[in-house]
Amino acid sequence: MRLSDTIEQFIKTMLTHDENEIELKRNELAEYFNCAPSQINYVLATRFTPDHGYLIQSRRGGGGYIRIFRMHQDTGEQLVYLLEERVGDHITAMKADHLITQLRERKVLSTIEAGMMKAAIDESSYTLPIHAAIKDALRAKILKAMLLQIARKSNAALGG
Amino acid sequence: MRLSDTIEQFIKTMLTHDENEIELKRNELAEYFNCAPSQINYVLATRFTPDHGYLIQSRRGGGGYIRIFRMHQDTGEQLVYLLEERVGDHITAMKADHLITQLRERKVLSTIEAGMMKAAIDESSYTLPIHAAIKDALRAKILKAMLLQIARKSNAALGG
DNA sequence: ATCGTTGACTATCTTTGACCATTATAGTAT
DNA sequence: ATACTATAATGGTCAAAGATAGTCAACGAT
Repeated sequence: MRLSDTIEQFIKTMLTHDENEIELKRNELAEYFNCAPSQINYVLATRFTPDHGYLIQSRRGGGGYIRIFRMHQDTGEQLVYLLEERVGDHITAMKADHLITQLRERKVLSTIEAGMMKAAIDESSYTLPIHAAIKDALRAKILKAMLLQIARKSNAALGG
Repeated sequence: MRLSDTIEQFIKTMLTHDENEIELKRNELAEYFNCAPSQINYVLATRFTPDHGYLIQSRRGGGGYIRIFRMHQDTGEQLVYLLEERVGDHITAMKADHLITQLRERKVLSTIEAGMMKAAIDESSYTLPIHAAIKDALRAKILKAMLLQIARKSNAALGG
């Protein structure tokens, strides 16, 4: 098992148990996992970015800390907002993947739905002679169309 | 017996014994068979494609892996038929729409899943400067990838 | 011809360590 | 007390090294 995954899980468990916000000491955590302190930064930089739905605040010096906030859960209406802010006219496979993972973790999508969406945006489906910018534009359109579909169904279910 | 056939059999045996999903290390396998690591890629590319009813996920770097997913036997056969005969390398939005409707009627897909798939293949998402043939190729790839996901996750009986 | 095999080169992901930046606190001079 | 300084206590950055997997073109085998 990768150390970074272990640390990621550890942090996510803390966030689940406690609240939407945790504070930790970089050096303590590094010592706990017996690794270089910068490993903690690596995990944060690769798995707790805004794209993943997290915010980080930190402070150096005596009494320093790292705070991790999980961004607020998106409601159905915010989903539409998401479409413009997070997807827009172009989106890379990686960013789309992060967004879908986030929606899955927040139970906006079922496992199957998330899997389907990831399949639909995965770069391996786009190995065709198309310029990268066009691919990203296409991905954005398809992703939005699918999300809109989800939003409609959700609303329909709520509305009766 | 050709090495590639031996490796193919080895992997299929693993999939039979264990589960419908295995994880392996490219370099370990290559060493076990005393061959070039890229030989493993060759086997995967020629015998474990989506058209054969398999899904591959992989990751590079430390702790990297190759995961292979296989459909249930029955599901797999029907899926291969669907992927090859009904989808193929190119599919128009209209034909794809018909296929999805059929799968929905046979309850292979839920309403939401069918809606998502239709959204993902609808022509309105493809209004970009891409040649029609490329669009149909792309649609085929995306549709296949989504169908494989459905088959993998739900073990749904795909009608034939 | 087509399929199989290899190896050189490339791409990606992880882990570490040296060096940098910031903040708090204790010590010292006035 | 106040100002200044030194030191300790943190966290941040970045580049290098390590660990995997992917690609592709050339060569070999059937």
